[in-house]
Parts: sequence; C-alpha cells; structure tokens
Amino acid sequence: MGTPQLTKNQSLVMGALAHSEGPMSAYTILDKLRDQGFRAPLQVYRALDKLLEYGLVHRLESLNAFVACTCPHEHEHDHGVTAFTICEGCGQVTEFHDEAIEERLSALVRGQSFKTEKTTIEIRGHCKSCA
Amino acid sequence: MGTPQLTKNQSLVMGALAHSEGPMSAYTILDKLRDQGFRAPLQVYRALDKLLEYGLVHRLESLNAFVACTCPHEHEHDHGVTAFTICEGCGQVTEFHDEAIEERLSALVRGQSFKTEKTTIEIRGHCKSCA
DNA sequence: TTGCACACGTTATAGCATAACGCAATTGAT
DNA sequence: ATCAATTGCGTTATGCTATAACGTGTGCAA
Ligand SMILES: [Zn+2]
Ligand SMILES: [Zn+2]
Ligand SMILES: [Zn+2]
Ligand SMILES: [Zn+2]
Repeated sequence: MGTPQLTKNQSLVMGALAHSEGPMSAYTILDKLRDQGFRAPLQVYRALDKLLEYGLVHRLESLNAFVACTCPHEHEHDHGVTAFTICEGCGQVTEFHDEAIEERLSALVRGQSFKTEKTTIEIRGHCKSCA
Repeated sequence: MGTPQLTKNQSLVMGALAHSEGPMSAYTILDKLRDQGFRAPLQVYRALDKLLEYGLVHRLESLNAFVACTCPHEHEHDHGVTAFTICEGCGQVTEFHDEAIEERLSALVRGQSFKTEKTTIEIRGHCKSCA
C-alpha cells in the first residue's frame, strides 16, 4: 500500500513540518496551527501517528520532536533503517541511510535471536558550520 | 579521574538501577527510594546526571528511562558507541558494542564534516523468548 | 576568613503524551 | 436503503517527564 489521501489535519501537520527549518515538538506544531483551528495536543498527536505510519515523518527520540522525511524517492516502500545527525548548535537534522550499517546491525541482532521492529540511530554533535 | 566516590544519593540511585531487572524511569526510581528519604524528582535527576557522566548508567532515549551499564570491564575508559536491543514484550534490555558499526558511522559522519558528541542506537522489537 | 565548588532539599513550573468521552462522516456489507 | 464497523475529529482532564529558581550546608584552598 502507498500513502492514502491525507485528511485536513494530517495535511496541516505535514505542511508545518515540511516548511520548517528543523524538527518541531508536537506542542510547537500545535502553536503553529492555532490559526488553522487547532486547539488541543491530541489533534497534533493523532495526525503525527498517521504520518509516522505512512513514513512521511520521523520521530527523533532524543529530542522528543518530529521531522518531515527527506527521502528523495517516493514513499511507496519501507526505507529501511533511518539515521540522523542532529546539530546541537543550529538544530539542523540530516537524514541518511546506509546498507552496511543496516546489515551489520541485522546480523548482530540475529545473533541474539532478536526480532527487530524499529531501529533508532541518532547522532548528536555539531555540524560543519557550528564546529 | 575515573569514577569518584559516589555520594549517598548517587549510590542509592545506582543501587536501584543495578538491582532492577530492566530499565527504570526517573519517577520509578524516585518511588523505590522514598523509604530512603527521597522526596523530589531532582534528587533522582541530579544523581542520574552524575552517573551518566561517569558512564555507570545509560539513558534509553526511546523509553525515557535508564539502565545500569552492563559492560564487563572497568569503567575507566570511554566505551565507544553503545547500542541496545529493547524487548517490547518483557522489557529486557541488552547492551552491546560493535567496532564495525562504530567505524562505519564515524566514516559517514565525517563525510558530512559533522563532529559527533553522542550516538544513540536503540533497537526495539522482541527477544527470543517473546517472539 | 573569605571565597568557591559542590551536593543537597524544596517548591514551583514547564514540556511531552495519552485516557476517556461523545459525535460525525465514511465505508461496505446485507 | 439500512445497519454495523471503522475512522477521524473535538474536548476535557489527567499523567508522565524534566528543569528553573531559590536557599542550605559542608569542605577546601587562597
Ligand atoms: Zn525518511
Ligand atoms: Zn549546526
Ligand atoms: Zn555500558
Ligand atoms: Zn522479551
């Protein structure tokens, strides 16, 4: 299955994230959308749940925040393991993917007979400009 | 250098984590330590900050929880990148380290001229018993 | 003695996330 | 068409996670 038509709330949240420079918390999104009628956190969280499910948005666990997916290709397939660099200086987040890491992690985890459902890789530090 | 003598609060928090089967949130730790005189979250968070700094404890970003480090060796050196498998069924957390992943990530990040300060790798899924 | 660093205690507040209720619109049988 | 199931939506209330800001006491060095 691909991505279904987004509902109004989902589109608004997606738009807010897509036009944002960096990651946003759910409450920041809420504040951005008050003028479009948003009143309560659940409106944001429910939209985010769907967008995460569709793979249009990623959650940054170490930030309790969300970013629009920056994958170039269409979102009609699982894009395996996603990793992020997160600059503590300017807040810039860069998404990247790597087969080698994915396979190495997969092998290690197989050794534990562990069944992976979701992998989080987040690298905090400073980007080139903020070094 | 190395790990200084722990204060009373730090020892209590460390003990609670070391004797726990799985990860604990700061508030769960607080509840476990009420009988030893803990009254407020900050008592826990301040101790955790130090224990994290000394490398005796790890924070699980995807759980907002903490675990005692299970590294076999002494804690007198940085143990590079730490990764975890986290079972959604039984809560079991397994810490592991891998040079190959560390170097691959390091190379990828160097390509962005990014300076790493902290790396988070957490794999959620189900362990052998909970498959 | 004075100043500093550090741990500690307490109260209050900020920030993140979900439970539980009810309603409305959609879909897809029967 | 009708009914049931699903899904999205709005609202209120609540719970969980983390830190700000203040003051105290202790140990140690200048
Ligand atoms: Zn992506
Ligand atoms: Zn930067
Ligand atoms: Zn460790
Ligand atoms: Zn398990």
